[in-house]
Amino acid sequence: MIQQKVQLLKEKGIVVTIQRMAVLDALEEMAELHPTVEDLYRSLKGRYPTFSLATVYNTLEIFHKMGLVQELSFPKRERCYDPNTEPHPHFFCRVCGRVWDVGKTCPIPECPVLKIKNLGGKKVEGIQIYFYGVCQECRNSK
Amino acid sequence: MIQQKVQLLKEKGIVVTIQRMAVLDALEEMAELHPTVEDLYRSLKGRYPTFSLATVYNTLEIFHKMGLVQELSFPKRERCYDPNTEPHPHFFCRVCGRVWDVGKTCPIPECPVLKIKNLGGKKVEGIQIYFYGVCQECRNSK
DNA sequence: GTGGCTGCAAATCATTTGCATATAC
DNA sequence: GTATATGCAAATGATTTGCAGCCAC
Repeated sequence: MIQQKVQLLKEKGIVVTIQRMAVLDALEEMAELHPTVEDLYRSLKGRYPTFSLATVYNTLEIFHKMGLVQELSFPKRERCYDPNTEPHPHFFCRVCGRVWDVGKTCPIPECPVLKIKNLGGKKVEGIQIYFYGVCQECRNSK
Repeated sequence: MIQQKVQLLKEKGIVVTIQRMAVLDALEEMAELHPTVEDLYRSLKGRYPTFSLATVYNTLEIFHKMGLVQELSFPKRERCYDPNTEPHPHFFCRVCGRVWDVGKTCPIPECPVLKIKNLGGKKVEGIQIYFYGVCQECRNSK
């Protein structure tokens, strides 16, 4: 499985380093959480005490550019990452700040827009669908 | 038309001040641009030299909470605002940073997801569909 | 060997906060 | 008159940058 990751990075033309492998691992472990840079840094710093925050930023930037992760952005919240690069909607709870994948547990109608590659001359490289609101848990506990 | 705006704020239960009227005006004028806080502040500061940046932030926050504007968020870019509160997709050019409304000039398939109010217990209060890519102008000029 | 990464610290940028004064109602 | 908004400046928080030393290829 380490070999798989080495392979993956090489395919994408990304120089293989220990740090980049470690970020891949951390992303995989925390995928459900949709980790922020800080989440990843905290975890990586625990295992590798000299791990640098700048390296986390650099690594995620190159992973994103090379299509290994999706980058999610919400108002009033740090951005976060999803190693599942298949386009799919996300839900953001404005109370607890958590982010969920939408579509698996709560099915939604087909989204033909997710297939769009071109908008009247504008080249589409990525698409995000965001739902904002309050999750069940936060609705109950108020 | 000033009366209309006074009316609008009162209906929403927002205290009417000169600054808030001015922000409404500026938003309307710059709607196409999808102005950032800085865009609005620059324009307002020109007309009212003591206008405060914090007031722009405060005003937009309350306008957003009361449903007078949509708030748009993109990675590596200041957030920006759209006074058109009808849910509709946006396109963001990663080269020039401009934001467009999608749907008018470049028609897209119906998006049934824009009608969703509930996702398995999660209350949906807002929805955004974002397209990321490169606009025609930026594709040509490289 | 060399170009590309990493770690560290400092710098930058957007956004928020605290508080005294001013304004809406 | 009182609650609420404003302006200013300082604080915060996230992200970026510069650069010397290190590592992958």
